Amino acid sequence: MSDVRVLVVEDEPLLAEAHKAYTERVPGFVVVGVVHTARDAMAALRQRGGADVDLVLLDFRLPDLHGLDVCRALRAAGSSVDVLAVTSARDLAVVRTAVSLGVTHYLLKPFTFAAFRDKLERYAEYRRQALADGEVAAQHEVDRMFATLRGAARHTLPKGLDEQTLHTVLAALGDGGLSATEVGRRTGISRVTARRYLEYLVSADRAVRAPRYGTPGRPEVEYRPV
Amino acid sequence: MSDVRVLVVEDEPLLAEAHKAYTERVPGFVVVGVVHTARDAMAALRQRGGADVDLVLLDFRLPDLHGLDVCRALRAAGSSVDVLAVTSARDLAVVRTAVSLGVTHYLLKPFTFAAFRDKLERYAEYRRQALADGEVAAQHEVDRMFATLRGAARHTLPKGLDEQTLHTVLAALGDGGLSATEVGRRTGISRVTARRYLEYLVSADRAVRAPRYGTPGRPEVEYRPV
DNA sequence: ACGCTTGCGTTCATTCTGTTCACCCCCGGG
DNA sequence: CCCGGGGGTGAACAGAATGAACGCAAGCGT
Repeated sequence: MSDVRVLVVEDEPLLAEAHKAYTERVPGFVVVGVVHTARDAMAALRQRGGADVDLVLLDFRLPDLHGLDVCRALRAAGSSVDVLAVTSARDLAVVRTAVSLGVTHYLLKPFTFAAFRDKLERYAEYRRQALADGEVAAQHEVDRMFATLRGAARHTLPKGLDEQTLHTVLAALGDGGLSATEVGRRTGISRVTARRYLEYLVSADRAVRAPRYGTPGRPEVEYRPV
Repeated sequence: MSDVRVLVVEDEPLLAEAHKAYTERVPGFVVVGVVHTARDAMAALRQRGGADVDLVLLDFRLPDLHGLDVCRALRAAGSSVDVLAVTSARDLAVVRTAVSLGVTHYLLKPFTFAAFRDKLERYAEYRRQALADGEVAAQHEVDRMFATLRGAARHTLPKGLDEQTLHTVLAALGDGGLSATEVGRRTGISRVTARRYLEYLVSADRAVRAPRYGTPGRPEVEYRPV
């Protein structure tokens, strides 16, 4: 099975490079282009006849057109290229419309590499199932394809850590700037446990630590997401 | 929440009636029209401005146009009406294209009522989450919406579980906030069995789990309905 | 410098979880 | 009537996740 060819569409140059780098960290994916406007995106897809791009990482906030309009134009032109929405737009109306236009998934900015990889790996798996030229025999095969693409996010935690607790800690952490003690107080979890999860987040590159000086006593350690 | 208004598109008159009857057997759904051609379908959707139809049950093999072309036309016209593909087309290429055009799901003919109801109920649940005018706070909320729409087909009561016991457990659970041990004590059922049923409820999205912190030792798990 | 003050980092007992496997009950066939 | 199988249950067990306790580390103030 050949690599998935990805077109990155993102107006902010730094982010565009970041998305490209992220994509290429996922095995089986290769970036075939980076563009910064809706016009360039549609030109790139038309020029190649759509045959050279399998997946578009599409930012929705573009300088010339909204990403949703790009999708609509693609569908109207008969393209069935797959689209992964990558955007900070949190409106449910936008999500609904994106779903109706067939985006494979919808990734909220800012995102962690883990979340990004999850979406890409799902897509790769869906593609493996869908790309065969054959036919499906039964409903459950179709069901499995749909579920692969859209099913709940999965990630494996090290032993001793619990999924639920991790979510609680992440929620309490919010925008960051909290010590383990503070996270513990907010969640009802003990400091020791809170710290355990915060340190895991650091080790998974999903949070960073920074000392908080200025007060007497040993400095506290602040945690901050991503 | 108002009913989901459904337009049935199916060229075979008997099947069209059957789909209508099936739809109306599912609570929360109402059929607002039955048409037999692509032309009539598009006319019905244009005439109502799309505002009166929430979901289209779309057969793909129509006398005048292919269902995929109907989808494309709808998207090109800016409609974001939701589409449930109902077809005997088993080509993976068709499935792929349908996904890219944003069909909510893909139901192979012939189908059982259970399979049909599953797809409709998923859609209703997705709609309940998506229709609020608010915004999503976090990635996992979006994930949950996508998973609701597309997740693995809902299973009936799995083997090893008993309807009677399930009711007992549900009754004992009450408003929730009980651990498996506590449910066991209340019902006279062993913790292991109580847990088996509670976990089933969680997997069927009829209950949620939350850890109970604060005491030393491994935390208990509280179950809470809905 | 030197202690003071405060929180960090770690260890380990504690408690409940998740799973396995033997049992029991019911049914259907020989 | 006895035997065999499959579904549903619970006793026992291995271990997973938490928090109390404690000693030490790291700035601050004098």
